[in-house]
Parts: sequence; structure tokens; C-alpha cells
Amino acid sequence: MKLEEAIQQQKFRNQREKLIVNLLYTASWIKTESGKVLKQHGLSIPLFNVLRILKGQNSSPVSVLEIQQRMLDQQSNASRLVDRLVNKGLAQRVICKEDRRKMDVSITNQGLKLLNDVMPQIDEEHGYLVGLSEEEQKEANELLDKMRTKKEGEINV
Amino acid sequence: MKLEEAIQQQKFRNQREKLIVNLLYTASWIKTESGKVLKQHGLSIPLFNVLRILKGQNSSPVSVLEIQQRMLDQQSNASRLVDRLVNKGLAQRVICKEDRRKMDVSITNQGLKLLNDVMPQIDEEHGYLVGLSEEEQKEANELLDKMRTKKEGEINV
DNA sequence: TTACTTTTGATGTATATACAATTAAATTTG
DNA sequence: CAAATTTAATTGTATATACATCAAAAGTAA
Repeated sequence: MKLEEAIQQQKFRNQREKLIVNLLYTASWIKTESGKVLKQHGLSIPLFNVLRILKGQNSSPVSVLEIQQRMLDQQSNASRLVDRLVNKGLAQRVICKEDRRKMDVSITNQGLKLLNDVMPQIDEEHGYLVGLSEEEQKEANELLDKMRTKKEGEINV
Repeated sequence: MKLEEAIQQQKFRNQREKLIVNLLYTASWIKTESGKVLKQHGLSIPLFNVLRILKGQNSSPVSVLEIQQRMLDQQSNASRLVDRLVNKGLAQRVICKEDRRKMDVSITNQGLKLLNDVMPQIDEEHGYLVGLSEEEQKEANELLDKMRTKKEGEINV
């Protein structure tokens, strides 16, 4: 569906305005759809992302700060997300021996098992959602990377 | 910056997984940066979007449901956003005469004035953020539209 | 007309986002 | 070493998201 129909707005002042609206709308759409799948397993998108980061470490521990830096939405609150994963038995958290300010956060077997159950469903859902060929996906990735070339380094200025 | 550096993840299982992560990351980045500008004017992104919808009506009233349907993030809560705009004096809301279930929501002069102040700053910020040529922007818009062709009509199934 | 259904908006609750403030440990500096 | 600074994590607060529930008005049908 074209963006204009989806949000019932017929005109944009320029391509750039449309691109930004299009990007936010598409991201929101993917989040909504993926969220439905995750919810069946008691996970939200941020919890799922943190779990994937923990798994990506091959089960070796990461600090809360490292999690924060690798999260897609870095404004979020890694500390509280880890809290909830621990409460669910999906992650464990112990004080780091080398630096007692830090936490060693890692995924549990239960967390790994849950991810193994969820991933195929998410993959299937994404395959269903994304109507682009492999080549178009590559092109879209390049455009997105290029799009962020101007100011990204200064996010926290 | 390439996505791999931005989120410190070196590998993706396939283009599609990378595309989804890239999309969510880029959207989050734009929201963060735009949000900073809006905050200087006491606005959040959802409030700003509703205000733009009201202005787009050429100051003729819209119902809460119509606002909800035109919002980028349709899962959000138009009722409470309108509440806050009214409290700030940026919108007004009266019961619709034809259908007393509905609300006639419209932008106030104060709201219009605020938008007129904010829009040039947002445009400037977006111009600074988006590092794509006009042609590339058009291409990106087409890819995003095409990306959503598979399942979009079934969002609320 | 009453009874049932649908539509519209508001409200309640849990989770998430955004950002400031705080606390404790480590590091730097005098 | 002690004082000051920096770093890491937690906590607090306001706003937003997601979704369920509720109440009132409108529409439909017996």
C-alpha cells in the first residue's frame, strides 16, 4: 500500500518529508506485527532485542552499559530490561569480579530455549512482511546506511 | 555510519534481518534527533504529529477516531494526546452537534503559531540529517512502499 | 417502542521511552 | 594517601505505547 493511502495524507511538501514519514510508519508497522508474535511468548520487542544481544555474546557475560550501547533504541533503559529478564529466569546477573561497579549479564538455558522457539516464528513473520527481493533488500540497506551519513556521529552532542 | 558499527553487531543472518534492524535503528535515530528540536517547544513527537494532522484539515474539525487513523503510530492513544493539546491551549475540542458521540477537534491560533515556529526548525534538522539526494530519496520511498505490499491490509486481523 | 448491536471516546493498567538524579566503585590528581 | 572526578548501574518521574474495558450515543430490528 502506498503511504498516501495508509495514513490518508495525499500530499507531502517534498520527497524528504515523505521519506521520513514513510520510514517512521514502516518501522512502526514492523514493530506492531513482530510484537504480536513475541507477545505469544511473553516477550516485548525490547526484551527480545536484549535477549538476542545476550545470545550474540555466545553466553559470555556483558555489562549493562554494553547492552545499552548495542540496543537499537539506545535511549531505552537497559537496567530495567535486564531486571525483567532476570525475573523471568531468562537472564542472570552477577556483580563483575574485576570491576564491582559492573554487572555480568548472561543468558540462561531457559532464555536460549525461548529464543530457539521464537526465532523461526519471527523469521517466518518477517519473510511474510517484507515484500522485497534479495537485491532490493540490499539496495534498501545501502540507502539507509547512506541516509545516516551526515550527523550520526553527533547523536549525543 | 554503517549499521554494523552503529550497533556493534558484525554479522546478520541475511539481508532481510539486516534490513529490519537497519530500518528500526534509523527510525529510532530520526525520532531521537527530531524529538530534541520539538522538546525546545514543549512538544513530543506524537503531539507534533497530531498537531500537523489538525493543521492539515485547514482548521476544520476532525474526530478523535479520524486522528487515530491518520497517526503514524495507530496503536497510540489519540484521546489522551488530544487531551494534552487542549490543556496546552494548542487545540480545542467540542462535542459534535450531528453525532454526540464524536468530538470536533481543531487547532487553535496558538497551535498554528507554534507549528509555524517549529516547522522551519524541523525542516532544517531533517535536511541536516538525511544524507540522500533527491533521486535517492525517491528510490527509498519506493522501496519502503513496496516493502509493505505483502501484508499491510491485514494489520488488524 | 424496547432490546440488541455497533460506534465513539474515555479510562485503566502494564510496559516502554526519555531523561534527570542518585549511589557506589574506580580512577585521577594533588 | 585523601579529595575530586569519572564511570556504571539503579532509581525516579513524566510521557508514550499497547491493549483491554467501559459508558454513552447512535443505529438496527423485533
